[in-house]
Amino acid sequence: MDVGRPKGFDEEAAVAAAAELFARRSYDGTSVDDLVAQTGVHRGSLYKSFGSKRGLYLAALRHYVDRELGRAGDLQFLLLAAAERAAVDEEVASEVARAIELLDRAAGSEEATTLALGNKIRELGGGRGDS
Amino acid sequence: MDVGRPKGFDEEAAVAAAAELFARRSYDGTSVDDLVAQTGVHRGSLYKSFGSKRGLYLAALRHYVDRELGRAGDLQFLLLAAAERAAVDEEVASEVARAIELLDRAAGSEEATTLALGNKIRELGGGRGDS
DNA sequence: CTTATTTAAGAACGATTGTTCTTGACTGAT
DNA sequence: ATCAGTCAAGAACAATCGTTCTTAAATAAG
Repeated sequence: MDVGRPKGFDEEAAVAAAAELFARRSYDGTSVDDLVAQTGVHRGSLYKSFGSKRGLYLAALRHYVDRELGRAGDLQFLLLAAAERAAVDEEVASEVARAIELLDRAAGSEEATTLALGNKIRELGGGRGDS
Repeated sequence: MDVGRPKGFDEEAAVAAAAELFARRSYDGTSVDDLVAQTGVHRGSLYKSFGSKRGLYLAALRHYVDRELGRAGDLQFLLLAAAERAAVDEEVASEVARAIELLDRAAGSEEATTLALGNKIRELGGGRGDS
């Protein structure tokens, strides 16, 4: 096996780079051109691997929930996914639900998670520096 | 005074209609075509009155904060503005801050507001019905 | 070497984006 | 009736959107 030209990029690294972009700039705010630039992966290769922009977004969201949700207090991606996409994309909504369950479990109480989410929103109104 | 052809639409009604749309579909998710369709106001008239899509968005956000924030538990617009736009638009961030101050004052405690915001995010992962 | 198969590069696609321009309709004042 | 000023209707704008197509490069097997 292993026929054909070998892949010239690390799929997981590309997903991680995409996640960073989606978390900072939202789904609609991130263009495929942006994703190509940030990941360094060719457009066609991204489409071969992930099928669509939405496919890459879902991969990035899952990567984030699985790997980076515990770390630090960075809830930005989760917040954005919930507010921007959950209402119009069932799969996103279910990832959001899964993330919240994970946070509840990690925090011990549901109220701790709820407060953390609310505080994150509160922060977003605070000390600003444009992008 | 009052020279020229009279305006054929109610500016505040247009802002309210725009707010409804922005709250449901986000900023980037709402096109100017959508706004024209929903408000019934001509493109050129919207640009004359509000200058840009962003101008109409800010007017809609302010309308929402001033007039509809108290009502019911509808925090959708606020959440979306915070998560999607506050990080990239200073004026949006300051409106978000103002809204949160209003909520704090109305609720009596900061914690009540924070919990409400967190709970709204939590809801978004829950019972879904696509758009 | 050929053949089969997979990936990469880049141009190109139609569609939609936000915005503006052109033309004409309507009004109050001279 | 003419003028000046505001608004409306719709076409049109360049730019960007997400996606796909064409062609070449790279590998494994026969």
